[in-house]
Amino acid sequence: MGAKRTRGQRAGLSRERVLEAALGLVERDGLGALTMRRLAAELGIEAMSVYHYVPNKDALLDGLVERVVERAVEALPAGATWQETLREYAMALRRTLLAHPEVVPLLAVRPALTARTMATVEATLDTLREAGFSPARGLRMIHAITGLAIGEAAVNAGAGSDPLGPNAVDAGSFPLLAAAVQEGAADLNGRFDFALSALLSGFAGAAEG
Amino acid sequence: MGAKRTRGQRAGLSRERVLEAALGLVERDGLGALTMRRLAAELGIEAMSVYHYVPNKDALLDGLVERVVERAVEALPAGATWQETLREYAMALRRTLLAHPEVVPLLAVRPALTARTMATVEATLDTLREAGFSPARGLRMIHAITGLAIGEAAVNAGAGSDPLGPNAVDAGSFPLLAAAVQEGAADLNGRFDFALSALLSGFAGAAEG
DNA sequence: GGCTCGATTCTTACAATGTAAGTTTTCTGC
DNA sequence: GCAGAAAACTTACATTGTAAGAATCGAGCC
Repeated sequence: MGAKRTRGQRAGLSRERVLEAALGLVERDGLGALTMRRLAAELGIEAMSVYHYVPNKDALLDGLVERVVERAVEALPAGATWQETLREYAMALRRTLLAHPEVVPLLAVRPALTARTMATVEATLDTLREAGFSPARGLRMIHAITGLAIGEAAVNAGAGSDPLGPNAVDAGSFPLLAAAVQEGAADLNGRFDFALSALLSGFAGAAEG
Repeated sequence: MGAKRTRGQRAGLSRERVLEAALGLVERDGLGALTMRRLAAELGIEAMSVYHYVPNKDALLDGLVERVVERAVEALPAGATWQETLREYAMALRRTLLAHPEVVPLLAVRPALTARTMATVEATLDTLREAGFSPARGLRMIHAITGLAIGEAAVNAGAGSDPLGPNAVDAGSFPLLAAAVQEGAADLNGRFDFALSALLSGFAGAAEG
């Protein structure tokens, strides 16, 4: 909500602030609420003025993805061991996606590999090389971890972040599933930890790729 | 494109055929081409008539996801070993999602756990129990594999199924990444195989969950 | 001061979309 | 032949993205 201005008066905007407002709008009211008119209102301008900062709505969505993913991945310190480095990367990525569940469906449509994320990949590859992994092997490890984090975030976002509650499963029809859920196996954090640990220990032991 | 009829004449439709036509339209012309009017035209009826088979567009999209996922997961034979069972499940899921890349972004917004998919989960849990895994442990394994498959499919869909071609990376700025790509580490199938194998071998060795 | 020019903002307009409301036709069972 | 449900249609409207162009402002130069 910008201050009142008369026609033509500057609102002091920038692409950055437009993206920021868009992200805020999406977080508050959902992806469906992101319309050019509403976004403009949020910024205190008219709909068409948004087009001075963004060529069209698709580019706006691209900008959202870029902003979220880059923020997730930038400035990751190399951990003490390669396991810690990868674990930190995975958790940071998932944490960010869970904090912005609305952009996850966008991710599945836009490539997220920008120059800045490439830099992080390169740095991580270096850490892995020092641990004795070839670049090819390292890249596959990073791919696997990235896929896991994104998939887990997608499933969470799809489940509305409130997955199988203890009594959501009919114990008569699906006894094993019900028992597993009762034991807390569907807990979001726990199950991601489990998957991540399994993948990391699999990296250590798997055949050379 | 149904045959020409006069007003009120039956077109012989059903929810099934509507979903089928919608899926065909999406595959052919993309998600953006799926409008009620175009879908209706495809079926040889008027837009509003579609609402006799589907309450609204959101339900239509739900139906697409349901249809694709159920088809992916139904009737999976239990493999000889639990590894084979899980691998088959993962590959079937990914294969289907790659065949229908347009529904992947939808997946990230709608829960895909219907009664029919629950039955598959239950059956897989049974296979895993025979191999000595508790239901809780088994469910986590299934979750991990599902997340990996969906994530990998999402990344592929995002990259437009044509990921890092050999010369897409600047070898000057990112030498390790470029070398890895040159060696074929970005190959889609190879990298999924790698991740899947790592995860499976991690399941065998990881601490009890 | 006044003038010009580019940057920013606004106004108006339009085609496309989802769908509400109500109408007409056809088919089925009596 | 008739009643009523089922299936299709017509019309209408609010909302959306965005094209085209006009209006206003601020800065630099005279």
